[in-house]
Amino acid sequence: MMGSEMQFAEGVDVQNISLFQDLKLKRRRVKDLLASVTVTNDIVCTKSYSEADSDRHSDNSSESGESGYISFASSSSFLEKGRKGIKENALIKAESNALILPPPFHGQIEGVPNTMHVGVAYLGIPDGQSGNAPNGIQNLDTVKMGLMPVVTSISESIPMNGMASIPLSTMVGKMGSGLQPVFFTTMPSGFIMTSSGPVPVMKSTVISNKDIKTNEKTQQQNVSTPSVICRQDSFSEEDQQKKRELEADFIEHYTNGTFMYHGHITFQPPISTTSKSPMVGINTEERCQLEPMVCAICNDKATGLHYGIITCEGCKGFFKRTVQNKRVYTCVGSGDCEINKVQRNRCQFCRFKKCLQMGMVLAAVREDRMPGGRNSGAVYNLYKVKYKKHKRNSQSGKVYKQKVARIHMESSHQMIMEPVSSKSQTIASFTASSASHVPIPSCYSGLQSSYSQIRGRVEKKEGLNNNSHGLHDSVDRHDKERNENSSESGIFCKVLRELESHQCEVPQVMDKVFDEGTDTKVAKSASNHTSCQYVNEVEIRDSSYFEKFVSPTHVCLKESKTYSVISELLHCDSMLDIANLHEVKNFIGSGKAVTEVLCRLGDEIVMKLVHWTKQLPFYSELTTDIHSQMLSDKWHELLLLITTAYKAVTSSNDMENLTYEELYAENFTKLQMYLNYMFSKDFELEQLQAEVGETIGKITHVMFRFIQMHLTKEEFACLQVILLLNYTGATPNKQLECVQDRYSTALQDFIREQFSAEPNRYGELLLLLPHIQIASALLLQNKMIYIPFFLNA
DNA sequence: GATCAAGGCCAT
DNA sequence: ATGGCCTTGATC
Repeated sequence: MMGSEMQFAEGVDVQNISLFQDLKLKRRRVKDLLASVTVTNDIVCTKSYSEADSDRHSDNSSESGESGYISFASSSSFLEKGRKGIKENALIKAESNALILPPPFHGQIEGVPNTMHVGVAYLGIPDGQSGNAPNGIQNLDTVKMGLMPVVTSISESIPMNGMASIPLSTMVGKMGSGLQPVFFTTMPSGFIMTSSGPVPVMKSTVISNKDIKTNEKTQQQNVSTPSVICRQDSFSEEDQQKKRELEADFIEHYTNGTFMYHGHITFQPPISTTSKSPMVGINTEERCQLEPMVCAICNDKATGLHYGIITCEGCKGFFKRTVQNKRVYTCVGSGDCEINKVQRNRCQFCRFKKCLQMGMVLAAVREDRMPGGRNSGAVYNLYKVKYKKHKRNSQSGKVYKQKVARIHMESSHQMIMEPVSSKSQTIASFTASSASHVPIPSCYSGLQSSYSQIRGRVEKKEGLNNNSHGLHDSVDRHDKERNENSSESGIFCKVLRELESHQCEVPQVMDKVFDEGTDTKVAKSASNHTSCQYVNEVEIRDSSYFEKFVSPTHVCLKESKTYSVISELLHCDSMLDIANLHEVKNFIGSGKAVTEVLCRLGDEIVMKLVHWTKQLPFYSELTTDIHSQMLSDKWHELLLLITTAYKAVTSSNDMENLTYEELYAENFTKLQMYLNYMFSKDFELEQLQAEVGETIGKITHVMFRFIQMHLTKEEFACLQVILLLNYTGATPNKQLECVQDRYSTALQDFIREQFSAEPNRYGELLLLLPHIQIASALLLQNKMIYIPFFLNA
């Protein structure tokens, strides 16, 4: 059982990476976090997610608590369980200064081979032992190669051909000059998987080296990344080379043992009907209706989409088990075994290879083993695997349906996800490419139409009619595209509709709200306002909306002091921390993979949001369920609110003269710089403009308005809560409504007091929230949610 | 409530 | 280890 602690200072527990990687946070996961995070003054600690998860799942047979997790961290164990007498979980850990053996030693040992060597081989003879081979070292005929087995823990099970077992620790320090250690295991039938190269050519073997990594230590020792040595049978060297090139990416994934997904080649999946189907002249759709689904891997009867493609139950289970248990297979043939229904179990290596080639998505196998639900499209989009939804025809109550799924890949032979170093990386290969056709959540539609009317009035007054950057254009477009009978349950909708329907300004003549005598700047001008005048106004209007969201006399607030409500919020852990992620700068240039960096940043943000949520004054007033629902729905909106508000809240007045264009340019340049860093590529201005220009425009618009309006930290604190509480998914909940009222009223009262010259301010601030919602929805759906990280940096 | 795609169970 | 069937839970 792993129990690593989460420490904010050090980023996020790797076990939690999936939280952000999934992009759409799962409520239950957030709920777990909410339950596990304890807030004590400044210290936040939690159970590791894996532990929390284990508590929930009864099948806890996983090795070291790792099974089922695609960990971004490399494991210190290098030999996992084999079978038939090989001790499970035979971990051989190097001592502190010892060599850490890389992945091949993660490999599952298939059967007990007649001769099997697991060990360290090196060229030459260890220092001080020249000419006098020590026990356990063999000299091979073809090369001067010593073998030093290190698998003492399984030596009983494996005939070592006379080699003595020598603990790894004895090897350490013996890697003197001139030695070129290679780590390998030999597999049955002449196959060797090795972690390093160059490797001397052994009898009947051909060595494939790839990707010489330039780790200082390994470079010194001339050790490179995992390689696969395949037996050469009837293949020419040229054929082998071709084959290796084709499979390079697969092998990269396959042998690196940590199961960190680097990418793979996907072929255009076969349209199962094309070669065999007699249905000439039948259009695709009809054909789809008539033919049974077949497994893209083995042609067996498919049961639906599994991990991104149509497969049978067998291949689904096989893929799941392989990924969950981090199995590594070898092929006793030449790595191109045919996979069909009859033969699929003959070669796991080739079966799994085909799974990857056909586009099965590793990330769709959940690290947390959470059952149920569906993976968000993000999981698949991340790997650019697209598929059309296929409607199934029900037949005799059976699951098996009569439609061939069409799996749509971006293109054949496409790198699904490339290593950081790849120069061919585009933003869109990590993000999604198209910003168009972004469905805006239905809950926005009501407020869109209402606020667009108010907008004209507001903009006319404020001279803000800059629609050259697409925000208003798109808003108007969305207005047209959407029908009117949409959800109107959002707090914005209610307030805005009320404002509209009454053609009113936010009441201006309000008396002072705050008690006198308090020592704050705000409270100094406060009074014992009970707002009789206002109450009357509300009563006359007889509006339930207004009563609920605008009236300061709502039962929850009747006797409270507005400022104390806001003050409580200000005492929460400042969310602005998120806007200033020191981690961004630390990670950039750290050599870590882009995905890892972004996931860590994302997880850090998620955890800060969880932390913040738990500190909220009303946390105990609502159930954890509601909190987790709100947080999983709103986290990306909160992130963008923080990003857009940061400058306004923290900067002095010297920002005042900043024009929209200057702010846009600043954001754009910053983003370009970080993207160049992160993706090790110089993005062209035009490319960036095309891909993120509109989005940056939207973000800049809100940022610009906040700066112009001199958004205060009090308002910001309220907006955060209002945004969070603008959760429309729950069934009507009086407690939730009560809390919603409290903070919308508090903000309104605060503004009335502090900005009496700006009667529209409250409405204007609320009007910016839909913009944030739309922009963050765009970011999320286009897989660009990391953009705020950079704008904050 | 139905659907669908995850994970789990367990006979083989 | 496999794969058919079941349960689960997010989404439609």
